[in-house]
Amino acid sequence: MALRAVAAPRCVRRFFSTSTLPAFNPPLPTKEAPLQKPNPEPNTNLCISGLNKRTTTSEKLREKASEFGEVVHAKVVTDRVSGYSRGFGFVEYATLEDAAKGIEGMDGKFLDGWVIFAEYARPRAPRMQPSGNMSSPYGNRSPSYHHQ
DNA sequence: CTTGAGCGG
Repeated sequence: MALRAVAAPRCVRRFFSTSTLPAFNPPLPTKEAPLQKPNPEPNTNLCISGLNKRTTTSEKLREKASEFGEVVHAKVVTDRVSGYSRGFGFVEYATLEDAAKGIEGMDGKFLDGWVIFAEYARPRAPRMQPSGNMSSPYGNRSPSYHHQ
């Protein structure tokens, strides 16, 4: 029970094939495949992919996500050096259940004419949580190293 | 920098 409808393992799913293949059998009808972890553990942080690379739908994403639950924070990831959107964003819900509803609600849906995918986000890369002030590059105590 | 398969400060 509690299995997702169209939730594919990880994020590798394909559109409807326009060309009808002769007969493509699945890997193996075995019970379980020792491939990779099905889905990450539940988290209030959601990763939304499938955004238009030429459009910053940060507010749309937030509006869309707020329909399923209370969105604490929503942001579209854009390249810091280039300034262009990378085509995906993050949505943080107030609670885990809202995050689940957000995934179930936005995952596989269309946004800006493109399919978007929602999944639990992993702990982002380091280099975040700046103390806001670094005067001493040498004798800096870096009190912000205590992440989470 | 007008197009994808991806995890940001």
